Amino acid sequence: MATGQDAPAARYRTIAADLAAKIRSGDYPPGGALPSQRDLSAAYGVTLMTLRQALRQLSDEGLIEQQPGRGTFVTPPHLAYRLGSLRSFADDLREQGHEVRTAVVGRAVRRLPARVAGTLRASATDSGLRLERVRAFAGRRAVHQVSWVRASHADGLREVDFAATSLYEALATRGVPVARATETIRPGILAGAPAAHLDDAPGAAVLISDRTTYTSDGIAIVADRATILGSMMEINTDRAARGLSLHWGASRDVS
Amino acid sequence: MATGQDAPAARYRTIAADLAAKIRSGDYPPGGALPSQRDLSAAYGVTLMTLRQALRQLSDEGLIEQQPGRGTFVTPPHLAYRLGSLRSFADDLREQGHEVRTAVVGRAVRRLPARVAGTLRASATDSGLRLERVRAFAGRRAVHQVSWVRASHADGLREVDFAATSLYEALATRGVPVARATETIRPGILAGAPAAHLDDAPGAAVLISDRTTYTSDGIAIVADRATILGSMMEINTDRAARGLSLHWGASRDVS
DNA sequence: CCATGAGAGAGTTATAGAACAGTGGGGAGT
DNA sequence: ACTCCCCACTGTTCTATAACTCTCTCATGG
Repeated sequence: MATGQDAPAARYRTIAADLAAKIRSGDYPPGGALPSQRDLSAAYGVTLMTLRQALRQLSDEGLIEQQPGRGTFVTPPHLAYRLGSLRSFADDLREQGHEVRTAVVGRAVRRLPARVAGTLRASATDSGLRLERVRAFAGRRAVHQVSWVRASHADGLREVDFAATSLYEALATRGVPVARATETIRPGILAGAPAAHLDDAPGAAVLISDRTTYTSDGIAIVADRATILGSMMEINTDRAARGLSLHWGASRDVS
Repeated sequence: MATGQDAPAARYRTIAADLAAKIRSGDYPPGGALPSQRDLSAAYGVTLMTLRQALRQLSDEGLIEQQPGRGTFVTPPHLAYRLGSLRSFADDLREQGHEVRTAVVGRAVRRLPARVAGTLRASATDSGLRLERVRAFAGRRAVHQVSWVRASHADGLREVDFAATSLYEALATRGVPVARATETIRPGILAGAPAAHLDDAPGAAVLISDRTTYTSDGIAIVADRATILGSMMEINTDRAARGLSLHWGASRDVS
């Protein structure tokens, strides 16, 4: 029984794995160009067709981008994160042409609440950056959001103007790109602190989104709770046999 | 200026388009096998490699499945729809091990309400099948759902036991596979007819899901409105730079 | 009667060579 | 000094051929 699945055999897979390793290790820096297909095929001692099959795999995985007549480039992480589905309410709405204004109503370094410490897998005695923001569009304050950033990564954020810069963007700029997020959304009733910051009556229907964001190392770095006015925003999904898209949309009147 | 983008040129694209047309037209029936790669390459007068590139494209689009040593098969619609993301609450929950019971509390052919007629792009004087169901799990009635099926496709559904069969499944069995759905979800307050069928107090937080389902021809065939208890269900998403998954989950206690 | 195994037929991976198409820089002409 | 065009370089598509692996069937042998 020496068949083993650990023998990928296929030449192009070996090459793809090798190139992927070099990309991740920084041998081929983000945004930089790879050697030409002909050079690479010569270097690996394979045919152009074989090498192209390796590149195809990397392209499918989103590690590289091929441009006819120009070359093959390592996908810059930032670009991927922006174009990918890891985006915020604000990004979604801006894309739809709404002007979203962000106001920072709270910003402090504090002891982590128990719930947050749990999701960040941090000690209950640790502290973190607490960021409280309100998003407004179409002239109404529609989203109230409290974000906790792990202390170890919050240092570099002291100077950031969060009214103009998204949290993800600020983290990425400081060398901590976010890679993954999990989010749960449930309905709720507007009350308490969020009610004071949003333009709707207490008791109104809201969506409550709890999100945990992870770095590529799998470390939870941000814990979010957003309260979203149901009269202002809704969730839209398109489902097909293949593929799924989800985005936030401004509510249309529901008569 | 005869450059024109309408001349794809690439041989394999032409072949892929031709094969796709034959699949959709039924020349190659769902689940059936295509001729072998060697036969096809001979028939189209191209190399095996070129033909494989055409097949690769169809495979990427999910139209065919290739099995080493066996052959190339037209993806059976049912399989694709079950494995794809076009699934219902019940499917999601069942996969997580919950037992979901469905009760049919209403079933009649009626004149379409104006709102439904609009989404189905039907005349306001048309009628349709109105199906009212209640989903229960963990011993509580958690989802109230009203579905309207376009009259032209509702005839064959007379004998179906919807307590045991999903609507999508019943339609697919009768030759009307669903291909796509759009859904908007917003928060609400439990009241009215749904309140009478669900195990929570009026005024509780709920999610309201409006969904329109389309056939592969792009015809809207089902309009759904589901009222979902927030205390019982939540929406979970996983977002990564590449890829997105969304599913319904049973709520865990939120302390 | 059942098990083993040879072989046909399917998809997969590779070779070597040629020609096509998009991009951008640098030299020739104005 | 500026513009235009050619040419080198890149990724893309295709031909023609060979050998490989996987799956299933069917015949042979115990």
